[in-house]
Amino acid sequence: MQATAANDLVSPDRREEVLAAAAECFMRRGYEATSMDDVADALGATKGRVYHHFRSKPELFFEVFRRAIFILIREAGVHETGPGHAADRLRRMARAHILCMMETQAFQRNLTLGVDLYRFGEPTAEHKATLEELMDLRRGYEDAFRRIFAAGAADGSMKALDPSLAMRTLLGAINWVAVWYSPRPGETRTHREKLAEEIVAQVLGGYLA
Amino acid sequence: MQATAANDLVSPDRREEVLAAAAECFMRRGYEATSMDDVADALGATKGRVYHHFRSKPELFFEVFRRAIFILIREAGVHETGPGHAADRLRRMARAHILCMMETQAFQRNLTLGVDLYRFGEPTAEHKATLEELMDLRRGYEDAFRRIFAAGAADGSMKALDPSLAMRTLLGAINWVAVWYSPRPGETRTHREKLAEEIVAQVLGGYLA
DNA sequence: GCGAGGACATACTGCCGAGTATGTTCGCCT
DNA sequence: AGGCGAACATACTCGGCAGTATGTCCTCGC
Repeated sequence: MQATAANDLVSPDRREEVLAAAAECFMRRGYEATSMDDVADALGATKGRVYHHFRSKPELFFEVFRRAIFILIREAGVHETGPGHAADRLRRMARAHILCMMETQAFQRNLTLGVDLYRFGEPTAEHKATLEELMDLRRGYEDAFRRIFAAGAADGSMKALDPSLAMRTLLGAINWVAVWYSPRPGETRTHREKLAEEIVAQVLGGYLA
Repeated sequence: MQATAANDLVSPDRREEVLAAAAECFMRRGYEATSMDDVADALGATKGRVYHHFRSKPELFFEVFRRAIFILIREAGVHETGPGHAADRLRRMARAHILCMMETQAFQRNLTLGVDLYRFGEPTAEHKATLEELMDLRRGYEDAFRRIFAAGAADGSMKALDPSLAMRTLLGAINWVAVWYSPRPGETRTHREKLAEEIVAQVLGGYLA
């Protein structure tokens, strides 16, 4: 064919390309509005390629979703354990979370999007199982924030608030970043970090002791 | 027929019922996934009824969207002008906004949902015009928050922050309520007000002087 | 008491999109 | 050197959904 022309060596991430394109499409048009052909077009390919790597449209979405959580856990979740008071650790978590929202926006928006699919959808038995698993992952990530709030109340670095409610208001504020943020042309990582700091400063004020 | 059996007098809000059913469906399954038959089923009727009141699916959604903003402006926006410092007025606005999220959840969730349709969709000329108008309404509502933040910096009741950024983090936190909130059985208005107060207390902390 | 129109229901059409079945090309192993 | 399987492309099927065309009932004005 024409596609594999100058393609070097093996390709362990040809699948990865499909995943990224899907995330982008799902973000732009939403899950239902995105056709498999759309994803293929975004790759300059045809459905054949997409279906070769993913069995169905739901499973493709699930993989996008899973990737989004893994990124969050790896980048932000790890800061739950670390030096300093609970407030310090929360600050690092929130900061990393916000940076994820900005730098892996396509994946992260589908994360917030997929929750509805869980709450109201009527999936098949197999899909329901994967959805449960993904929701558990998500819940696990949220629990890290709950624990931090509890720890903050304990070590005196933060106000004594309902951890679940505090988690929700905080995550609401910083998840929203993925909704309104769009990168300026020529924007640098440093600039994003500055912005993240600013957001953290505003948002955390209500929780600190 | 069978529908108009015990139906009293005139019906100025038969259309309203369709609108509410549509909001509910759009919230549950999302815009694209909702068929006109779904909306009709939710009413115990057929497409005929829906298409009698609304010309097309997009226009139906637009009306839901418009209603959502009108509610917000009427309930929360009005508190921009009022007694007290900017901080006090912001508090009342946020409180009312949160109550809207809880009590007209179906409409409000479509509000946050419709923005994507604007940013990435490819609507017809007529739809584009309506979308622009609706986005202006939304922007106008957001501007009220921007002005409050500016006023707060001026009258010393709040920190001097970037009004746009502050608006976004605040609205993120309180819009998110519509995502996670689901009413407890037997829940009363008083309980919701209590919850709203609690959220406001947490969220506003970062902005006050 | 009758014609007109509002408020739907019923019965269609046409298209679009998920999924499938079947090539086709290349690299690799033996 | 030939067969095999990965990695796609091409060409279909088939169901579902937006929109329409048409019929039906009830009510209100006259």
